[in-house]
Amino acid sequence: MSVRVRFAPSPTGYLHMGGARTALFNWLFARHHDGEFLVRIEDTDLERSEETYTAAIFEAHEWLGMEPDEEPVYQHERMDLYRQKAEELLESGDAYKDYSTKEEVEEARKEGFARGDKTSHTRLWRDRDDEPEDRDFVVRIKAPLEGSLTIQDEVQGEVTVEAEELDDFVILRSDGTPTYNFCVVVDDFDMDITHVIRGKDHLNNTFRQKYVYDALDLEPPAFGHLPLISGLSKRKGSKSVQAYRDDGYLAEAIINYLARLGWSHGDQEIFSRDELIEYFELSSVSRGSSDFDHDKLDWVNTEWMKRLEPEELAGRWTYHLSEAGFDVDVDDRLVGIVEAMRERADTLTEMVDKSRYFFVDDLDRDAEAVDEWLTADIEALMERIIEELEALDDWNTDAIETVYRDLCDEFDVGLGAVAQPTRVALTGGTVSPSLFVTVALMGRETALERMREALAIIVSRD
RNA sequence: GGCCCGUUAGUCUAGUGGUUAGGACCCCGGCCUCUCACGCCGGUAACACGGGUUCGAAUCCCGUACGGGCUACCA
Repeated sequence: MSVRVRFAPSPTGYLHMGGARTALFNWLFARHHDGEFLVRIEDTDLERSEETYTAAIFEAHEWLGMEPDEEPVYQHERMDLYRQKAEELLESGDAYKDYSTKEEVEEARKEGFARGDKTSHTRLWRDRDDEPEDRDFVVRIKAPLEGSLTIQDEVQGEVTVEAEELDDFVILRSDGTPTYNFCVVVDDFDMDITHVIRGKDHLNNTFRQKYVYDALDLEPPAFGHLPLISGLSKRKGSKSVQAYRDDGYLAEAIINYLARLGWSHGDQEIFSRDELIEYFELSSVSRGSSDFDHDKLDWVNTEWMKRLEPEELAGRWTYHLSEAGFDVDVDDRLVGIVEAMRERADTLTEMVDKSRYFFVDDLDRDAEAVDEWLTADIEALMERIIEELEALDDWNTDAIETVYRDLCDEFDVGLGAVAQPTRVALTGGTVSPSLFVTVALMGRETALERMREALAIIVSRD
């Protein structure tokens, strides 16, 4: 049978980095094995589930390039199936109705713990068969009282738990809706899932689910529990995938970084999508949890900015430029700016910030920079530069460089003497790509206009 | 509290009984140089601790500590 995996988020929030990584590992596993990757929306908790989150989860998948191979499955549409399965369990005696009130359960639990019992003593109605009509009931699984369970986890290895540690958990709430540990089993089987790859926070649940498989007389799939990403706070990674996109991270970088968090392939750091698919193995997933490191993500992002075709990168950049109020099309100039700026920024948004002087109509110059570089002693030189630049037939980097080099010779000064004044003139500051590239990309009209402005400032300071 | 899982530098990791413990991010030097970057060269920094097993343990076993997860009519 071919490999079928699923990612099963509950739509109670946006897709964050932890969820995205779980989805990614499932997706990679499926692609690696030529199998199918499915998505199941776990929305049995009607109170907390929202459609906007469902939409956001799909949008995140699309952006990351991990779209499901089949139509998503929604648990809220399958309530009848769960009730039917629960009914089967009731009939076979593997589950029973519990008419206790929450208070009674709580009380029994407290007493049990006080006695030092291992399970939480929710077995009040396990051996009763009366059915009081004036009370609601939940349906509980009739878990084995003794013995032990062992699972062979594809990532964690062999894990064993004693039966006395597990209680009779609820599979159907008093309002008739099914609980997680129950529908997961029903759905995974119904969807022909062969490998359940999920966060390690579900490792213990696996044993409860094993009981359901046994009770339903179903063959369980293989399991692989991924180490959790620790230290995910609002500023460290629990931000939504879309927030990262808007902050200027490339999908390639997110995928690459996430893949390397808890998984490795020798010493390789940068992976293309195809390489990830080719190399991904559950056996090389680490078992310990890991910390999200924004510095490393930034580095990976820059690496990918340098690897994409400049035209492609420029295309993606226009979104962020537009967000900043600069509506531009992809043309030779924009591609040139991208080529000059991409190795100087960690993200696309940072690249916008550092490139503003290429797009603004009115340039603000840094007062200190003006003070230091637009000084009287370079007045004559600036005049000559403007003259020569005006006379240029072809406005290109080489020609501009020649103008500067020749003039430096003529005035017997180093390039440093004119580079910074020119930068202040054109960019308002002292930092930019190569001088000649910057002048060229600025465009003849804007460059000359700003040079004249700078000259005026110099003259006014005499 | 009980149970489960984990633990190589600040961080991500390689390592599967014998290595000067490797790579990457970060940080610090230097080179390149018109600024900033990129790039290149170099540097600081790790096997949690204690017992075993073994001729020999980062690697195997036990314990301790620390970290995480589960212990819901959440998923």
